[in-house]
Amino acid sequence: MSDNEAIYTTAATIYDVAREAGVSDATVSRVFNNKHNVKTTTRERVLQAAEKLGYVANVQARNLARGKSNMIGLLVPGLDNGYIGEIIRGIDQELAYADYELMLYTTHRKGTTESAYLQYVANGFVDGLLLVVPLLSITFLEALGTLNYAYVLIDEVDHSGNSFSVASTNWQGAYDATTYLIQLGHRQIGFITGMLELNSAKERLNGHLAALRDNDVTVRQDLIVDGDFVQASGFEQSLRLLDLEPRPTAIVASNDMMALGALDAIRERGLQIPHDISVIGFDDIPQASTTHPKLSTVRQPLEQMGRVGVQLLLEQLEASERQPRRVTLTTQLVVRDSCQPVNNVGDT
Amino acid sequence: MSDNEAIYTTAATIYDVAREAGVSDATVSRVFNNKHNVKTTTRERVLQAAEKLGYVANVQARNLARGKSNMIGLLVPGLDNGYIGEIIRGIDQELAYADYELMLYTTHRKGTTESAYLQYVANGFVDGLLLVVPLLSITFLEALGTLNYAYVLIDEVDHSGNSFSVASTNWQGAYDATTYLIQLGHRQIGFITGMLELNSAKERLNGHLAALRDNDVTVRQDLIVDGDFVQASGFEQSLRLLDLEPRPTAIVASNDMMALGALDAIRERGLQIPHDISVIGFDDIPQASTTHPKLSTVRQPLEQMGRVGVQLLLEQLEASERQPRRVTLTTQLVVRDSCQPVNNVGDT
DNA sequence: ATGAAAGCGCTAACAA
DNA sequence: TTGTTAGCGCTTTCAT
Repeated sequence: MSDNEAIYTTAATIYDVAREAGVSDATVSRVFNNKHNVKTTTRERVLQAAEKLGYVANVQARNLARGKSNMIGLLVPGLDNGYIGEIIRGIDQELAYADYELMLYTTHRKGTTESAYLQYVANGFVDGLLLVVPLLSITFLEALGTLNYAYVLIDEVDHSGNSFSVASTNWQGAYDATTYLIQLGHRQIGFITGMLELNSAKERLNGHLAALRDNDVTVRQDLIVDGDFVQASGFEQSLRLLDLEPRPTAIVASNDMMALGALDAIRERGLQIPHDISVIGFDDIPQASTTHPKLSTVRQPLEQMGRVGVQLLLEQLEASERQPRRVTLTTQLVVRDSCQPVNNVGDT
Repeated sequence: MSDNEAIYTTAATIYDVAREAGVSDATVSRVFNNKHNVKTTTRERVLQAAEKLGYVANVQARNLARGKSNMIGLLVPGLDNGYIGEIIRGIDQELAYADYELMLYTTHRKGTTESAYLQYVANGFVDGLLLVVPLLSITFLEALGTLNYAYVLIDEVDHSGNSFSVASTNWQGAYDATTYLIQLGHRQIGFITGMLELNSAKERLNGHLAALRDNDVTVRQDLIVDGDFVQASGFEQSLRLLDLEPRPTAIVASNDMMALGALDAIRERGLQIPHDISVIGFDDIPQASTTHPKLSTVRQPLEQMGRVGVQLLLEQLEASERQPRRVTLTTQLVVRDSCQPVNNVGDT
């Protein structure tokens, strides 16, 4: 074989380009980093040489030399609900602007403790971490504290003031949802909580309670049941609610996934939505508008939360000064078809 | 401040550990690479030193030295449906075993042509690429061909025999679905195709047609409408089907997302499922079992497809020899509540 | 079993 | 404007 016909496609390096263009490697580097101190003609030659050799920068090497990776990590348990999909859409958009890449870390990987895993992630390739909190186990958050690392919490408020975080008006959202039901005449309203270790979940519960009190609706403790933000718990806890006496005429779930579970549970009992019982969720995940009946819910701007999350993270990365910031976006009541005026008016 | 109190938490390097343990950097490297030629006591000391300093290997440097990244890329447009979530679960599991990381590339990033994007991805950090085909634009696949790069196609068969791919028995699955409907007495069966540029979509259509023919059901061309695997097209095309004369008594959608759209469309027309019209999907995404009525469908082993995809990719990466392999997994008819015997028997 | 030394491909002072 | 020279933190021969 002729020797100008390389068999190995060992990727061309910056040196190859330099030789081809008759310049030094540093110059090639400058060209590809868009430094302005390169003569136009030189730049041209370099670019041509690179083109000819099919040169593409080796990211590993660049990252090592620069001491940063231009990648950020997203820690999630799984991708199995629309909630995270929406958030990722926002994250990704914002990342694209800033020329960052996204590494996906799932928390259910075998055989590592949360903190070890976090350590690993942190010291690894990514410059910072985005945590979608409601899906994470609490231990993760605890481990985070011990880390000196750029991260931002998505969909959770950190009252300690130590973390960057983005969330929405949880209290107000829940308040609105419950008020809406009360206005429809409901008085026996079941409430399925999220994981109450999370502030966002607590705030939703508090918003609900406040709405009840502000409207002089008696708070029944048995109508407040513990969920954990996943569909199965929505299903189970709804079943419990439906067995209560008197039975609630409406259910508010602390997120849509649980609301979906509630819909199932209600049908399981042979009841009709919203005729027999109204249901309202929280989040407005894509599925909410494809259920039947379509789910009324409190919309969180998920995509925007993802975007803001990225902004907050880059803020930390780019500024040396990093005073934790917390941003709160507003929720919005989305009325669809899963709620209607209460049927049997009567009991207080 | 005392000088043994570092202010900067400049991550400990292999040298720091070496010094602390009183060995050379090479030895530390050996320990962390599980080479057997290290005395046990030395290993112990190194491990302790590392522990003490909180040492975690710098992946960038390791990758550069090793000439590989131990990351694989997953190319998807978005994460907004359960389909991809299932596949990712499988991918991630398998990756965890092999100690690889996952980079998420979304195709809807601004301002890059498909091929440019692929080039970038390919030459970038990842060792190989996983493509979830049904969600990708055709141009991506065409661009792939020009690349000398390890990749595997998920949920698509490559009849050219040039690509590693994993798919399921599309033809048989569609055949089963249609046969099932025919057995329920349906004769006017609408079919919503996927993107027919894809073999998987074509095979599903062919399976459907074969089932019709094998059962002596007349093929009506107007009952075959063009979808593209997304929910919206399922909705629109179903509307078209519902306006036909005579109206189909059943619809088979080439995937569940479109089946979801079909459910909506049918209700939009004031019809009942399955009473007035039966619907069957393909995939068995998580949502399929949470719709109401629950969607009957043809199950693809999505998670397993993800796992096998990774296996095929690592196979390429680890073996120098890489004879394209194609693996086909079996589908399974999942009967739930969206189909029932036809109402008005009679025609044909 | 361990250390020394070279190098992975790039960036970034510092000179020139 | 360009080249020279050190690294970035790790792996990997090759010696010892």
